[in-house]
Amino acid sequence: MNRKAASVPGERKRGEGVRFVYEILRDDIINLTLPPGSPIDEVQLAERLEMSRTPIREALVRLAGEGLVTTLPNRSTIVSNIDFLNMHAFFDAITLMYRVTTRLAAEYRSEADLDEIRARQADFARAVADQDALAMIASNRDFHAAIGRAGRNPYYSGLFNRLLDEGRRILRIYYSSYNDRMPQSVIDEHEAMIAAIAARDIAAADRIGQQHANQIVGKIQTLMAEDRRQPIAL
Amino acid sequence: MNRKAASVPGERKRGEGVRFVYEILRDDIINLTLPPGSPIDEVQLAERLEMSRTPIREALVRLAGEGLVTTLPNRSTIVSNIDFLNMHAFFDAITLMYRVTTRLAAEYRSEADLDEIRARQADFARAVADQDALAMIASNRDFHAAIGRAGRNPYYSGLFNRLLDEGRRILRIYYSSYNDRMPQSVIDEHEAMIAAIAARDIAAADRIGQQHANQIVGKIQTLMAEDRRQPIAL
DNA sequence: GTAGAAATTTCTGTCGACAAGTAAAATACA
DNA sequence: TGTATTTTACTTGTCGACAGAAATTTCTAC
Repeated sequence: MNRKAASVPGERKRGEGVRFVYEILRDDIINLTLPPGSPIDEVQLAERLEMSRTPIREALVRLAGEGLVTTLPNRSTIVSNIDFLNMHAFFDAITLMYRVTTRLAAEYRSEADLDEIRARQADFARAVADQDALAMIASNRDFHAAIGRAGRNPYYSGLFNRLLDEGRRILRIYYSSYNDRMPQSVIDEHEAMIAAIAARDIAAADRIGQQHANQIVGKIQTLMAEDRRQPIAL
Repeated sequence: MNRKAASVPGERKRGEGVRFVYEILRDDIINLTLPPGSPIDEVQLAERLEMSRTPIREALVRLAGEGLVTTLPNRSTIVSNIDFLNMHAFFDAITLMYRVTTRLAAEYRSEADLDEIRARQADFARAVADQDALAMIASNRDFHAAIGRAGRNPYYSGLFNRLLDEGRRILRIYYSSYNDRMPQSVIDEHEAMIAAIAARDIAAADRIGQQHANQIVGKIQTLMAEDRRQPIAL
């Protein structure tokens, strides 16, 4: 019935079990390998990963804390649905976080941060050159996460990463429609963002962050309007 | 050695174990009943609460996700220290969240939200009248959390609640110095905040939120400058 | 008496098992 | 044949136990 992602049991050290399961599930959820609503069977997972249910349950608790899975008491845990009804809350929050993290990066970035940000942008440009939509989505996330780190505010970067992951799930649903002129303009905006951060120009960073958010949000809204296959989340 | 909070084993239903432990530990941490750096022994807790270690470990995973405890691999879990070095990140984030949540509450609040907010403000006023500093801190948190809920953005309210809890821990350290003219001005600002939210005046809500944050942050900074007993977190 | 090494203790991370609760299947009944 | 009820099967929530890793203590050598 349900095919599962690559499971490499291999050798694991003591104390890494939870992280191991957590990262596998997290990737599968964000990549939509486990689509929203999928039930997660603890026993089945335990057999496949060749470990006991205890570390798996602890990984699920962590995922539930981040909102990626929903625990139904005494029933199965499922991959959280994307809440299309409250999408405006998501747009509002991610727009603000784009602005704030870009501002703070301009203020507090180190040279090492800049190198890291530029490396992620290079990855993104490569994905665009290869016309690899999946890699675009992933490296775009990493680019902004690097900016979030450079801002040196764990409260913001924690929320921002959560929002970026959620955005990655949403974009994945529509990624097939991702082959128009969008990527080039995104690359240009990323470059402008890097320039503002490098120049420590806070006002410009804020403005470009806002502009970038508007572009992304507008794109998602367009895609949602064009394709209303699964806007119903129950 | 270490006195513990009220433990009422009593009767618990299946499926409530994790929440039970989570809430006890969370309250003890926020109230500083468990001060920063306290080790949390799973076996000891299991004996005191008359349950197995499994639900306790899952509660600890959840608390770790919220940053309230820190897990040292293969060693004890400890109550997270307050990071006095990066306090500016906290001030920055909570100031922004004060503004944003107050704005959104003015925009989206229902009548029921207003009633709830007013009830929490009444609790706060009562605590001030009683000169009960501990109750002030707790009810102040609840007041703002109610405003956060009224804004109807789970991303913001989640971060805001986390920041309010952290602020409660910080205030608790200095609560003995809390008996000057501060409370009355806070009450007045709360009333102005309620008025702006009731009138759906977004600009005023934003302005008062900023003002309130400045007041609170300034107060904490003053207290920190006056009392440098424990600014060292290791 | 002190420094280093070995042994002990203690606590975590993981495991397999059992019981409670829920959903599905089977049966009875109209 | 359709519906209500009992039975079955399955999944989770919890438990006690064991093994591995650190810290502590004890022992030994200088």
